[in-house]
Amino acid sequence: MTDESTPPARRSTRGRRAGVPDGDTEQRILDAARRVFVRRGTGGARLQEVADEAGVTQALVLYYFTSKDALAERVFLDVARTMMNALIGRPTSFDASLESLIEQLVTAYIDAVRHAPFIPGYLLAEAQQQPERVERLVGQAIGTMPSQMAAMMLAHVTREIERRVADGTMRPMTPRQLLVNVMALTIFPFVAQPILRTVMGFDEQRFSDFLDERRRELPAFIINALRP
Amino acid sequence: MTDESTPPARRSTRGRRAGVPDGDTEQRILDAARRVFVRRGTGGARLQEVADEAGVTQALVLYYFTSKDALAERVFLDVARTMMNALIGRPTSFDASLESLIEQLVTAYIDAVRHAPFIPGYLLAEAQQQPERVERLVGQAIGTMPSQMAAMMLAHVTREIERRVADGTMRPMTPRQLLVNVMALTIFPFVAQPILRTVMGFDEQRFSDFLDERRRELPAFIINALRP
DNA sequence: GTCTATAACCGGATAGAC
DNA sequence: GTCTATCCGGTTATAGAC
Repeated sequence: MTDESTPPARRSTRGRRAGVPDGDTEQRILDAARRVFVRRGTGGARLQEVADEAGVTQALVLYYFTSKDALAERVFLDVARTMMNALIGRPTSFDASLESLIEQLVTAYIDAVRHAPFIPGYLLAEAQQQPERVERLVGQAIGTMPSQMAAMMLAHVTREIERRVADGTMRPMTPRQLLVNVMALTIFPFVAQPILRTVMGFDEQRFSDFLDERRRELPAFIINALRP
Repeated sequence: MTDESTPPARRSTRGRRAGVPDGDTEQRILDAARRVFVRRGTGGARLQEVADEAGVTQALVLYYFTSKDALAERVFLDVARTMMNALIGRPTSFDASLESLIEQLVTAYIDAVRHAPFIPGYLLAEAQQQPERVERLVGQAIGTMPSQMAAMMLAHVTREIERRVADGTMRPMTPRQLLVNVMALTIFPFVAQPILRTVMGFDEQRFSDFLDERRRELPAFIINALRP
């Protein structure tokens, strides 16, 4: 998070926080862009705000990334990839039992977004308004490591389900529906956070408690639903 | 939907589709605004597009609604209220058994948004970026009929849960978590539609089949998860 | 590479005629 | 009530100095 609540005030000359290198300029701009785009949405993001947060001028942002649209694309791909890795990049996740797999997915996801709660909403909104970005993302991902792991995981889940349905220890359900259910139950509270908090009258702390409770109980809820 | 794919071309004078009254102008503008705001998001919406779709000039849009922000607020409240009514406005819904209540909620919701799939995403994104709008909405709703029905429903669900937990026919679960689960499972597929479709490689028809399957199986999934 | 200055472009808002 | 014309502000994008 790097306390970058830098006020609009321009800084004397190059380098914020004199002497702290803090990565090369391009990276600093990209980091700032990620924060700004995620919190404002692509449409609401302003290059000036990105520049301020990176400690450079707005012109320099375009020097490195040529156009707002190009920067938006870059940020989207970056954020989406980071998220994917956080979810399926963990080593142990894809040869475990169905139960522990579900538990791992749920807890990994909640932990990943808990302190960056705008990310799911950003990704979903962006996907809604720029579906081609999703297609490019998926297209590029094909064959890469995370994508192969996801495919293996899906295959594993499918086998597990078939086995259990066959021996009568699970209700019939397609892997697709199960995975969408898992995603829905974990992701939705973040996307709906502002509405839920208002309707329930929760402050940040109580909502956080609510998420803790969920993190604890969700795996059991799901696994329970699978019994025949 | 009213085939309003009107091209930017200006029409001769007043009234599109000569002779068709089609409701008064203000209403036509509001309808157009609802479509445009929902599909583009508030930030991405352009008054010119609203005007084109309503068959009037951009100036007239502002004549009726004074500012884009005012129009945005009006549209948000409108859409949110419509959605609420579709969900909890049905007469039978709040004295039924827990099972049939869940089934009614799920199917009513899926049927309501099925042919306007951008609505959930619009509402959630808007709530994220303008939380005060949600607060005003909730504030205004207090005491109204739909809000009273919602309160009754919540009370009913709470009683039902307590009864069942007490006699051992249900796992302990707070009504809050249950309701969030129901919402998550029904709403999420719509919000995530572009991503899901791309990742699964579904065209519109197959996605529609996927939703049918969900509509059929989701109630059982949820009810099943409640068993002790 | 980085800045300052400014052009070019929208989009929302206003004025005023009909 | 409705239109045309125009203003004004903000935002992206470019030119050019250092």
